[in-house]
Amino acid sequence: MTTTALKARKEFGKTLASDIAHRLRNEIVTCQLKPNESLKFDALRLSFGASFTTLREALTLLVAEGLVVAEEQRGYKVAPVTLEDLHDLTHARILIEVDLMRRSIEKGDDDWEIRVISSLHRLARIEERAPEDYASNTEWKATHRQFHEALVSASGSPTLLAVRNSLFDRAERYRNLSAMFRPHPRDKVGEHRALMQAAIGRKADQACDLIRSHIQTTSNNVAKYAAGVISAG
Amino acid sequence: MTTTALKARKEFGKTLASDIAHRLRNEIVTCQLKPNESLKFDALRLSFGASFTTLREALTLLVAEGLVVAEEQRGYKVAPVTLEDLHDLTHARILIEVDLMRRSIEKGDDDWEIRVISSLHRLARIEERAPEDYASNTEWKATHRQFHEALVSASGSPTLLAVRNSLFDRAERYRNLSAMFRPHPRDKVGEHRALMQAAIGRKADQACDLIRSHIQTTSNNVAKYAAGVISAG
DNA sequence: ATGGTAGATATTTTCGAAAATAGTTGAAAT
DNA sequence: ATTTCAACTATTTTCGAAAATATCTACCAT
Repeated sequence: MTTTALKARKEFGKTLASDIAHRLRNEIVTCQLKPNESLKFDALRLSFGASFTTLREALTLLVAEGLVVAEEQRGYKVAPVTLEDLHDLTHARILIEVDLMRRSIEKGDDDWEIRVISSLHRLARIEERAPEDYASNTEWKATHRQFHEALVSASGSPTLLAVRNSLFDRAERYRNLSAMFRPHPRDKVGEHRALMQAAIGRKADQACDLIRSHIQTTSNNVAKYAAGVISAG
Repeated sequence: MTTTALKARKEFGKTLASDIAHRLRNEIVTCQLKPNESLKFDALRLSFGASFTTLREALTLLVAEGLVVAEEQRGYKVAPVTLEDLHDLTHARILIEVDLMRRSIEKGDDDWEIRVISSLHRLARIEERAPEDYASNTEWKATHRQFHEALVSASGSPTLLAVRNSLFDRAERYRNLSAMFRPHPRDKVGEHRALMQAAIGRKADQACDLIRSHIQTTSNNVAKYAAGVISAG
């Protein structure tokens, strides 16, 4: 009853499988589990303390999100990273995020404005406290995610929002990868503030242009700094 | 050794779970399994002849595709159909399909043209043979799917194509639902032919307009004829 | 040496039982 | 009649063993 190290423990989701999916997702996005790394059941069982079938269910979830690939009868592995995939991903993100942004600006109410403003404020504070390496800060990453989520949260499109979330995770993995090699993070606080102002000011065209170039330049930076570790595709 | 009725049999995918997902998907899309119907494991085990965990994996897959919803600790059920969901779905489909169409027209090579032309030809032949009720014809449905898939198949975007496929399934369920109540299917052969001609003729703007209105009017028809069986949302 | 095959090993996939959780029924108390 | 709570039933969720499949190794034939 006292051994908790190997025993699976629920923290997040209600079921063990969704909880393990959550933890696995995190390890993949942060590249603790490296691209192409094969996910053997014995090893996973050891580190997550769950049984074959529970792990299998968690992996199935991540396959659907594009973070894991299944080679039938030959197991699972962490999805590879390639330049081609990065381009594909970036294109899809821009298409969807721009649409969500425009409709969020149309429909956003007072609560939406508050969510956007307060998450940006929190983000700025974190950057003030640790101006050097905020991009590798776990708290910054979570808040950064919340800010972008807040921007599109009034769009009223559950389907596209769900897709957007998967794509955001996949993109964050690439960002983390490039952060390992990039000397210093570029100053993003300005971009985020401009985004907030355009959104709250209901300047839809401007906000869409900003989000488009925000995603595009981030992707370009990843391609530049992570080129070494990304396979040719 | 001779009893095959209850024994699970692989037909499609390599693993039993993906095969069962395929069969379940089909039953949901064709509304043999009705919206909101609860998917109890005992019943599924009986009709699919697989064990709890295998079924669970298949269901997890379908949850990711939006055809099944999971209520944690309280089982699975067929995703509900609502007017709100139909609108959301239609919006997402137009956004994605238009983008894929434009890029397919840009990049499409000779093989692409052949795929588009031959699938349209097959579709027209089926409609000739059974002009009355082709829309409830299984072969027509499969060919119709292939035609639309062919149109966007040269886009070179695995991510958006995967999303498109899920959305197509979800939309087909609504189409099947409305077909139960619609007196006679409207004549679609003209629309499909125009779509083909615009695509092959590399008239991108025109093709995008056509696909947009094709999806939109289909959705409007569904809303009109299936309003009775679709919950208010 | 090379290519192929049989046996042995490693790994994934599937199963049905056991544990955990939700839902239901019915008796006792107010 | 209504509420409460406890025992019971129904159902989902998790487990580890067993079956199926792939991979590796050693040996033989060419």
